[in-house]
Amino acid sequence: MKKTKIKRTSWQILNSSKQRVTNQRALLLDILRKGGGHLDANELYERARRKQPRLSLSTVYRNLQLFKKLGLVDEHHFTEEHFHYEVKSGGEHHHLLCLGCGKVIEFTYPVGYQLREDISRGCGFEITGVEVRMVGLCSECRK
Amino acid sequence: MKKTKIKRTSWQILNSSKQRVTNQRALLLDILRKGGGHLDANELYERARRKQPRLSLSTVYRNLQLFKKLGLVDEHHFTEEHFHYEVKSGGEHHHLLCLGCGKVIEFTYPVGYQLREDISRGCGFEITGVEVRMVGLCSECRK
DNA sequence: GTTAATGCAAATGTTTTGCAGTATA
DNA sequence: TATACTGCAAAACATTTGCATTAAC
Repeated sequence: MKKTKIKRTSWQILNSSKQRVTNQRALLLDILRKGGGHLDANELYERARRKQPRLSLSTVYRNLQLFKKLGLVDEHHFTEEHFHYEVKSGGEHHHLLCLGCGKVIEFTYPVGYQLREDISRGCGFEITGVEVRMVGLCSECRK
Repeated sequence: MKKTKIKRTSWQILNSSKQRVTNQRALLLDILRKGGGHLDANELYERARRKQPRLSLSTVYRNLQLFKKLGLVDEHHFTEEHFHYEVKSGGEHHHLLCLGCGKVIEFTYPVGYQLREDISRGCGFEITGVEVRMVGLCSECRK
């Protein structure tokens, strides 16, 4: 079985946590990576089935949970409908959702640190994550 | 039927949009208002049934959708489990979620405007909403 | 009296779980 | 070979919908 499809780092993470590197996992991670980051479970399933028609939806869900647990992907809830998953990209980034077409754009903005400081001091919280979400209309949908 | 339980503004909004002011709607809005803002559909249902045991869950869902449409409540997805609803409080405010106990704290922070400007210019988006979400551990859960 | 809103039950859609068979290490 | 992972089917769960009845206007 080919293992080249799954990046070394992911492979290492799976391996070092005693998780087996299966065909299905390699494929799912590959699709998530290529998918631009914002796929829901069903979309991931559809795409994966084009390559592995026997793959089941439960496998998709089980592995998304595993990837989440291992920190390989992040889960977002932009709309009321579905969860979206994206491969983690290290740096803190935020999201911009177009209400017209549903497109999600990532952006970085150095707001985290100052905000962290202020809020942390104000509420006694230990802050572990910050995310800014904005919604609006993209240039195309404004027409 | 008593209508005093439902604030004048909400009553006006319902009335002016040709929606009937029912017992159930008055009760639901009342509970949402008292609930500190962060209730999910089922919690709202449970509390409402203490006062109106015959009230049905579909009524809760139907009215939450109506309230959303009229702009009376906001919907948030903090965790993977449920949606949370809160009555709108006019001013832009953000949320802080404790990963230990699930507590949600609101805070205001003047980050919106500058961020709006910068991002709007950068992506050509027309920004209609901004929300900052932070997760962490509250002072009690840190012990 | 009209018509919108409700309660109930059934339908939908997504996510989870049990289990026997399969593939990885 | 041992056991973790998979596929399948069924279960669980939240949310929505159809329809006859009830209540607001």
